[in-house]
Amino acid sequence: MAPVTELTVGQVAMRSGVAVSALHFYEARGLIRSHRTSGNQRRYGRDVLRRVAIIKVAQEVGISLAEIGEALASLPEGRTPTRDDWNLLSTAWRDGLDHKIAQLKKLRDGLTDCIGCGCMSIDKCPLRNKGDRLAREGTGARRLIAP
Amino acid sequence: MAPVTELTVGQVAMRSGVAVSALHFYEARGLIRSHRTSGNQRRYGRDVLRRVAIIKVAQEVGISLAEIGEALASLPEGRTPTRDDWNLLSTAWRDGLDHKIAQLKKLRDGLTDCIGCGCMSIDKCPLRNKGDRLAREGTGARRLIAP
DNA sequence: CTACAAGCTCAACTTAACTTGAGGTCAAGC
DNA sequence: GCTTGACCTCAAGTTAAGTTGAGCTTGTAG
Repeated sequence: MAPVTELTVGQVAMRSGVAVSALHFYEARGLIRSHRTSGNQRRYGRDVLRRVAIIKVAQEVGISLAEIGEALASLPEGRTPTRDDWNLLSTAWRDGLDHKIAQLKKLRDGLTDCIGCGCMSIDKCPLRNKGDRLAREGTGARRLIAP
Repeated sequence: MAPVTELTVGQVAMRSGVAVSALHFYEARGLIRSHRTSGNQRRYGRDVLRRVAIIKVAQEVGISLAEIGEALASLPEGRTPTRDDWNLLSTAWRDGLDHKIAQLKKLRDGLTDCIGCGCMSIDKCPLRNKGDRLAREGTGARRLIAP
């Protein structure tokens, strides 16, 4: 029982849960690849499901297609990714992911702390002083020239 | 020494780190509010800095302006938010934030695990079977009718 | 062999979130 | 009193990520 190696767009769409138009789009952007039948129809290798899965998860957490594309570019064409391939992709993202996780926690815990501290003492709020650096220099008039 | 209560757009822009045009935009979308001077210029209360800070952090983690707007709508106009106000906003977001954090970790740890397991045994990869539910029913031909 | 579901291409439309530009007003320093 | 920098409004442009539609081809089931 040989495995089915080739998938049509429709099959990939169904399995991955993304629209056919989106798959066309990803292909145009170089995120996935296909070869064509004699009748000019797309056929995908099974590795495309992996790629699409990664695209979806990455997108859900706010990584742009451009970034995803760059990362996926490090994966070999056609061949099933090896340990080293994943290693590359992973380390390329780890820092960004860690940063995002930290941001998310800051927001969640920031709000938590705001509740905890009642936010009457605004200075203790962890959400404070994000891009409001000048405010720390005191209240009142201040320079209008950028630092 | 009475505190400076009113801020111009330029001042808010400088302190919050967002462009003046973005502030206009947020105001048009109802995320922030201002009143006008006799000369039709915007003046903001200090609470606007809090709001913009929240907008920025929330956006950075992928929350849309629409959602942010909804959440901010629960904050009282003009008045400094009380503990209860923050409580509402926070609980409204907590679940979504927790979910996103989980997603992010899944991606980060998924990749880590892929390295750990070498991804040769594709079935063990935590990234697998995300929207590829059908694949678990076996390899090969399957129904073309949606579940 | 013929119907009709799937595919194909390409152009145009959509939404979000802003930015840019044109054309005109306000206010503080010299 | 005039110049200059900050503001104002409104319309149009921009980028990302797709979707929709028109018009035409493929391929499979009856």
